[in-house]
Amino acid sequence: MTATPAGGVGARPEPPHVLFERPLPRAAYARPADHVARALLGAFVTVRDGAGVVRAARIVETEAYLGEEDAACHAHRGRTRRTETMYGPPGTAYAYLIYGLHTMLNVVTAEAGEPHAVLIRAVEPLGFEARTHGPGLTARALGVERTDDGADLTTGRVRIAAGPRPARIVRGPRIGVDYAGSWAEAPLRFGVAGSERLSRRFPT
DNA sequence: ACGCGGATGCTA
DNA sequence: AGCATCCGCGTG
Repeated sequence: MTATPAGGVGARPEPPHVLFERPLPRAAYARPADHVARALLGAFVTVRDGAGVVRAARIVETEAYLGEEDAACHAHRGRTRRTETMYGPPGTAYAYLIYGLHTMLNVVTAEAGEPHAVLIRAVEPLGFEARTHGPGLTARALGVERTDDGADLTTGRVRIAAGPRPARIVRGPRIGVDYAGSWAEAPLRFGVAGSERLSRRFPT
């Protein structure tokens, strides 16, 4: 294990295929979603395509969904066909289609049976050009599709590797969950301060 | 069966 | 502010 950080200011990030071979252990996901959402900022999402080419991007914006209690969480109404994935083990991908056209990439967190998830809302592409300033754009840029739903993030074609911790993190209410009553205002959206890819400005 | 609306993004 | 576009989920 080298002491060189996998990215960050003044450091050259490891190539995507190297990051791909260093997935976070399952234990990294076995915590409440708000903890994981914060910890994933600065980490690298890696996706291997059919040809074996790996694409990597730095996570700069996330949102936490805190299980059945959380009125904004899909699992608020309990276990259904769609939310079944969220009840799986931590470190599972939760991918679904929204508004008929956008795929959302989430990671299941907390212990199995507790439907917590972290939505990857924005990333900074490493070594390729793409618009990634929102969850739909991010999944598209990475090549994540609904068929990735339920995949294991520690062994599958979609993985996350540790990255340098951001210097400063900002937080605020989640986007698009105004229907969730008091949960709509909960500061469960996290961002890397100053990133150009944030999907929206954070409250000052 | 049927109808509604959503963890978005683009255009006006 | 409005719309595309489709599937999951609640209701009948």
